Amino acid sequence: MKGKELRRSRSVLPIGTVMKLTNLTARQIRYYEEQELVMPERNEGNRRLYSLNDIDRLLEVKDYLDDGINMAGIKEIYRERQAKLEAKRSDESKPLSDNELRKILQDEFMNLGGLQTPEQRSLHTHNPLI
DNA sequence: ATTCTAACA
DNA sequence: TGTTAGGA
Repeated sequence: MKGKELRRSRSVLPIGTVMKLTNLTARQIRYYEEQELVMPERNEGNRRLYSLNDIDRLLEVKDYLDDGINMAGIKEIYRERQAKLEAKRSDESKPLSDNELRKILQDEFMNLGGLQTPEQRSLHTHNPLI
C-alpha cells in the first residue's frame, strides 16, 4: 500500500500533457504554481515535470474555481485540510485515521459556501452542496 | 517542436 | 487570463 503512492507522486509529465489532461492553459497551470497550489519538479533544462497527484490537484483547483471559490478560498481549504490532518497525526496516530479523514473532507464541503462569492452563491440556490 | 520567464496595446 | 517577445 506504499508503492502505489510513490508512483502517483513520481513527476514525469511535461506541461503539454498536463494541459491536455486538465484542459487548463499553460498560463493557468503556471499561475496556480505561483499560488503554491501545485509544486512540480524541474528537469535539467528547467522544464516542469508533473506527477499524477499534481494532475488531481489541478483538476480539483479547476472545480473549485468553477464553483466560484477564489485563490484565497482554495488556499484556505488546503491550509485547513493540512492542519486537521496534522492534528490527527500527533494524537492517536493510527487508530481511526480512516473515518477521521472522511469527517475532515465532509467538514470541508460544509464550509465551501462561505468561501464563495455572493454572485456564485445565488447561482446555486437549488444545490446547497457544491 | 516545446517550454520558460517577463511583461503589457 | 491572454498573448507575445526572446532564449534555451
